[in-house]
Amino acid sequence: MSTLNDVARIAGVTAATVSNVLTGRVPVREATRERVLAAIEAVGYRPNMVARSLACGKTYTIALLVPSLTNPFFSEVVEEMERVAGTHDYQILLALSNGDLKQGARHLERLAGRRVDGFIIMGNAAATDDAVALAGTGKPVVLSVWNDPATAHILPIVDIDFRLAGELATRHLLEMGHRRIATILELPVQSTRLDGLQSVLSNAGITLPADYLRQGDSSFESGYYEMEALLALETLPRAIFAGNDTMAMGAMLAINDAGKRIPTDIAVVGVDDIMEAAYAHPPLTTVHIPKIGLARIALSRVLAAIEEEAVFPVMDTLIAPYLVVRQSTRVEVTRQSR
Amino acid sequence: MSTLNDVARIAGVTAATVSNVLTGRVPVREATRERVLAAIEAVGYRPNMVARSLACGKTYTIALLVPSLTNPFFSEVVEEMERVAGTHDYQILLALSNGDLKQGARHLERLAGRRVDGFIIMGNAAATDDAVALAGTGKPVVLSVWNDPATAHILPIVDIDFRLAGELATRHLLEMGHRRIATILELPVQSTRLDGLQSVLSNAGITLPADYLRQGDSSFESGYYEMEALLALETLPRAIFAGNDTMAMGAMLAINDAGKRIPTDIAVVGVDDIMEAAYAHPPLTTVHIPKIGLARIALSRVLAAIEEEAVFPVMDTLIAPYLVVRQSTRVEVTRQSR
DNA sequence: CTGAAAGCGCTTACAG
DNA sequence: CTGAAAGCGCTTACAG
Repeated sequence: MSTLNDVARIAGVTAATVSNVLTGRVPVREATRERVLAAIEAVGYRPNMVARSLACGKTYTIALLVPSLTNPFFSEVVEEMERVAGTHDYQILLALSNGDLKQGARHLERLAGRRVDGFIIMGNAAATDDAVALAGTGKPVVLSVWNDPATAHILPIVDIDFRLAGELATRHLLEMGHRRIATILELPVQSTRLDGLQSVLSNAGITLPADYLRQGDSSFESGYYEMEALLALETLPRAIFAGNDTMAMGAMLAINDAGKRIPTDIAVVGVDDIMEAAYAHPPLTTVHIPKIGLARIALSRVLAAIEEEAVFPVMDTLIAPYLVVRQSTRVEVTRQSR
Repeated sequence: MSTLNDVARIAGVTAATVSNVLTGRVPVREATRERVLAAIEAVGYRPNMVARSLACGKTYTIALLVPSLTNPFFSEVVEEMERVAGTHDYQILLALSNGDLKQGARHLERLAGRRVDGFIIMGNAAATDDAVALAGTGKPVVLSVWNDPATAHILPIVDIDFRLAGELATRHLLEMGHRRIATILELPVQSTRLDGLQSVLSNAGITLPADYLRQGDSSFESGYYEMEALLALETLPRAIFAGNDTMAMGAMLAINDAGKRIPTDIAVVGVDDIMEAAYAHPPLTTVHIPKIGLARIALSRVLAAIEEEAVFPVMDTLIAPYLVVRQSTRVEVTRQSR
C-alpha cells in the first residue's frame, strides 16, 4: 500500500503539496496538481484514514448502540441512519447491547477509545448514567427512544410521542364503539403508552380493570400467551391495545386459534406499523411510528453537533405518530389502505 | 482527554514503560507498574485506538457489507457477527448496498481507506470483480451467500447449500403426495433452489410446466401477486415451493383470500425459517437456514486470516439446511414443532 | 527492567 | 504557490 510520501516523491513535490491537492485546503498550481494526480493514479494511492484521523483528531465515525437488530423497529432505523451517514461520508460503528446494560457500558467504553465523533444510543441500550458520563468527555451524545424520565434536559433526546400513540389507539377503539378494552404491554418500557390509554379511558368515564392489563415482553409469543389469558376471563374484552405490532400479531393468532373473529368478536390495534402489519391476517390497525424521520433527525442532530462544534444544545424532539386503520378494527376498509 | 505521555509524566516514567504495562508485551517491575496504574486511574486515561492503529497497522475492525437490514435474514446474521466480533474485541463497520452495486463499490473503497482488517461481503452486495480487486490489496475478503458461479475458487466463500434446500422442500412435497407443484422464485439469485426442485421433480418423472414457474422479488407482495396468478390458472397447483418465507407468507395470504384452505387445498413450503414462519397462519413448513452457524463460520474465517496472517486459503464452506415440517404442508402436526 | 529515539502516514501553521 | 518542520498518540527495536 503506497503512502502520500511515495506519491510526493514520484510527483517531485513535498508531502504538504500532495495533501493540499487532496484536501483542496490550499490552492495548488494547475501543473503541479496534475502531476500529483498522475502520480496518485500511477501508484494507486488511497489515503490512510487512520493517519488522517490521528492528525485531525476526527474519525468520521458515529457509534450506534442499539439493543438488537432482531427487532424490526431497530433494524429499520439503523438502516436509515447508515444511509444518511453515508451521504455525509461518515461510517457507522454498530454495537448491540442485547438488553444487557453491562455490555452496553463496555461497548461505550470501547467506542470512546476508538475516538468516534459522536454517539447515538437507542432503546435504553445503556444506562442513563453511563450515557451522561460519556457526554462528559465532550463528544456529542444523542439519546433516542429513551425511557427514563430522569434524563430529560440532561442530554438531548430524539423520541417518539408514545403517550400520543396510546391515546390515538384508544380513541379509535372508543370511536369504534368499544368500552371493554384490554391491553398487553411491556412495562415499564411501554408505560407512556399505558398513560395515554388510561387518560383517554378516564376521560370517557372508563376505568381499566386490573385483569385487563397484561404484562408482555414485546415478543410474538408473549402476545399469544397473554391473549390466551384474556380469553380465559369471565368477561371477555371487546378490543385489545397491544404495545407493539409483534405482540398484536401474537394476540391475533391466539384469537384465531380460539375460533373467534377479528374484528367482529375482538378488535386489535398495535403500535409501530412494521411491514408485516399490513400483511397480517387480517391486516392490522396500528399506530404508525415514523422510524425514518426518527433516524434522520437523530442523526442530523449528532452531525450538527460534530460539525458546528458549538455547545450541544440540550433540546428534546418529540415526533408524533399517527393512526393507520386496517381490517383488524374495522371490517369495511378497502384493500387500498395496504 | 489525557494521553499516554501525561500518564508517563505523572508516574515519573517514560512513554515506553506505560505502553509496556498497557500491552504486557514486556515485563515491568511491580512497583513501577503500580505507579503507572495509579497515574492512569488519576487522570482517567483511555488509550487512543486511532494512534495505536496507526502504529501497529491494525485497526481491529471488520467491514460488513450487506444488501439490507430490512431482510430479517441479514439482520439476524449481522447481529450474530457483531456478537462474535465483540468477544474478540473487534468492531463491526456496517455498510449497506441497498442492492446497488455502485454503492457497494463505493463502500468497499471507503472501508479500504479506513484500513479495516478484513471484509465480509454478503448477498452480492458488491460486484464479484470489485471483491476480487479488493482481495488483491492483501486484506482478507470472505464472501457469503454468494450467487456467482464464476467466483468459486477465487475467493473463499461461506455459503448455504440452497440447491439442497430446493431438494428437501420438493422431496417433502412429493412425500406428501403432491405432483402438481408450482414455484415462486426470485431469479437469478434463487436459481440453485430451482435446480434442486427440478432435479428432484425429474427424478420423479415430473416436468415443471412453464406457467408453474413464477418470478418474484422476495417480497411479501410479490408472493401474494404471483400466487394470485397461479390461482387464475386452468389447472391449479396442489403445492407451492416459495424461494423464501416472506414470499411463502404472501402466497398463503393470497390462498386464504381466495377462500382456499392450507394445506388441504394447497400446501406451501418456504425457505429460511424466519421467526415469523413459526407463527404464520398456519405455521409454515420451511427449510431452515442455519444463519447463526453461517455468521460464526464466516466471521471466524476472516478472524483466522487476520490473526494468523498466513496465506488465506481459498476454501469453500457449504452449510446444509434442514427441513422443518409445520401445518402448512401437514395437518396433523402437533403444536410442539413451534 | 527502563529510557531515548525513530517511526506509523497524515495535517498544519509558518517561511519563503 | 511550495517546502521544511513539527506534531497527532501510540509502538517497537535497541541500548543500557
